[in-house]
Amino acid sequence: MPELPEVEAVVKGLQKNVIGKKIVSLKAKRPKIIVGDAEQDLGKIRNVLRRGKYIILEANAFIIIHLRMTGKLLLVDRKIKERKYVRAVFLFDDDKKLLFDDVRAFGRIVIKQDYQEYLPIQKLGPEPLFKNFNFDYFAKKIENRKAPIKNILLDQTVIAGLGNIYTNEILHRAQIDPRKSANKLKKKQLQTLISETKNVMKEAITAGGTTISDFRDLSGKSGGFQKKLEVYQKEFCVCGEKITRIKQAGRSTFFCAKCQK
DNA sequence: TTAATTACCTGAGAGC
DNA sequence: TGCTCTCAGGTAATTA
Repeated sequence: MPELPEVEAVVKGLQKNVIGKKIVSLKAKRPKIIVGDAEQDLGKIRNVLRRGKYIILEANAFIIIHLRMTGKLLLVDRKIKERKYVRAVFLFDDDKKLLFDDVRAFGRIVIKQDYQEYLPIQKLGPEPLFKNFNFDYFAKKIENRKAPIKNILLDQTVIAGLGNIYTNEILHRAQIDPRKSANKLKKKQLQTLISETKNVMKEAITAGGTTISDFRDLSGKSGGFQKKLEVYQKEFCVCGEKITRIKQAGRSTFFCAKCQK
């Protein structure tokens, strides 16, 4: 499931391989996958950006892609036969095509004249690795939030790009109980949480993301961060304690009741 | 305003 | 073998 580091790996691949290519056509293979006018002359891809978990292709219009759960972008030869989970196809003016492959069909492609007019992007919080994600910002943002800190970290309007895997890992490294109300965190815990968020993101980006079952980069390669996971889908903590598994915000939370307070 | 729940999706695996 | 049920989770919409 692509979170910020996985999306970053895809964006780097796109920057290297599709900038300068002209989009001849963009076709959806099933309804509702593409939102906006895909019939217009999209022209050449001038740049590829990332904001949170959104991939943004800058051409004559902005093509905003969200991979959601199982989405993948694969750059292949035009003659390659597409498997049944390909939901949309970008044809280029050379011998390549870009496949939007998504088993669960949750992913979306949105076309806008300006990506900044797209409301979900407007509402995104700061990037975790930017300077504006800092103690002052975060403390103010959560001062009245009673929801569990895990849920707050998943809130894209508070911080952009975190998903279930990394929030589990970040809270374990920061030794914070995921059930703890956000406004009950002590100053020191908040500082640790911010620095571990940045550390985990940096390490995961360097490793090319995390592959649990689906994630692949542009060339179909897996990430490497899954080897560094300490709690997500684990039986035991490094301290020897059995990992506790609960449900929060409809998702599985893994934590060590001994290390995380 | 905030928090919690549900719909959207389909493959994998468990249980019968 | 084949059926049903549950689970995986990011986001938007809905409800409390």
